[in-house]
Amino acid sequence: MKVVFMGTPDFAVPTLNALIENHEVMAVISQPDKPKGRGKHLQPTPVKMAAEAANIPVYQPEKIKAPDFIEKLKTIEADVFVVVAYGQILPQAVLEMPKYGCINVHGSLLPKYRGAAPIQWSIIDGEEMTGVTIMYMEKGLDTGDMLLKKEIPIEPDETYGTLHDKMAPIGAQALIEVLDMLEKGTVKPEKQNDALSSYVSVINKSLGLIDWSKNAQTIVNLVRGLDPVPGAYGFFNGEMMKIWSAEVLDGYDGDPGTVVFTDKKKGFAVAAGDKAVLVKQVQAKGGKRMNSADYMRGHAVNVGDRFEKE
RNA sequence: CGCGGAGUAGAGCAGUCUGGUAGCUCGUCGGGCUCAUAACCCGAAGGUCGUUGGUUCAAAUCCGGCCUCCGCAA
Repeated sequence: MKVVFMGTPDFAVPTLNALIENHEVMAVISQPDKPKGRGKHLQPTPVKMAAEAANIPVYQPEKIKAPDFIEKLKTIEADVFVVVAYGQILPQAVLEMPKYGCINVHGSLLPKYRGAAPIQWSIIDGEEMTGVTIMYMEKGLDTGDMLLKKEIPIEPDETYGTLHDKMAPIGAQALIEVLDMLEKGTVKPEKQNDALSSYVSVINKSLGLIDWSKNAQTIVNLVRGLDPVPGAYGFFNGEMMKIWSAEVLDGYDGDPGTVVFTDKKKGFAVAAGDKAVLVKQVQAKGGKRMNSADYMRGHAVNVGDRFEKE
């Protein structure tokens, strides 16, 4: 099929590559390059880099709903638009354009976790099962009819990073299957049950501030869901400390936020609302991510030290 | 040129302001103690102090360039 692909971050790249292998990708649309990192240098999006590597024309409209860009899209005469984490809302004129419609790859088992950050939230919420859903796009946010679902279990030590990397290729494969079904006319669109739906918000950094009065498992889930970006954190001895890896430690409790256990090999543990959180990997101001045991060789961490909220 | 922090033994850090060739904790290796040990005691190895110029009798330490890493902000 003749495909126009719309996507921006790493998550979309495996799908793009699968399309390049199996179909005819006419054009790729990605968000404009933006100044990123310390320098303020323009950084191409991962999708753009993948497209250029395959010599596919890339368009990066500031607003995809701009009339002249919509005209441009029409001239490509694609059979289907595939959208994976593009970052802009498609106007009705675009949704109606291709004959097979607009197909989206979403990182959850819809109708749960509609919205921008389903992978992170499914971990933060402590879910044990998630998946990808391939669906038709319509006006509403992630409300279109579902075409195919693939379930993926969430392991107890799963992080956003590991789940993301696991999910992206599965989504790519599922999408190829769906395009195949579309061509053969064997798709069976399934309506979403709005009564069971839930929406999740965008992840922002302040979400990572740990509330130690929460249950230990809740805190561990937050740490997992925000690894490797943007990270859960607290303030330890007046400085921000990110916590990259943690697990529930039974048998200890105390005033939430207080260090209740130290071990030169295992690291240290902090009391939560119930039980304690064994902190396994940290990152102090100006430093790199490291095992908490390594951190403790150069910095004193004593029982009774406290994490604060600011 | 967005703001700021950092690069010192395998790891994490101190020492830099007040120049005189380096120290702590842990790890490693050897020995000892012990029923035993991840515990304890004794000893040892291991660093051209990111790189490159400069100042100086002398630079980890002062000054300039470069490389790399990190936090914030986007």
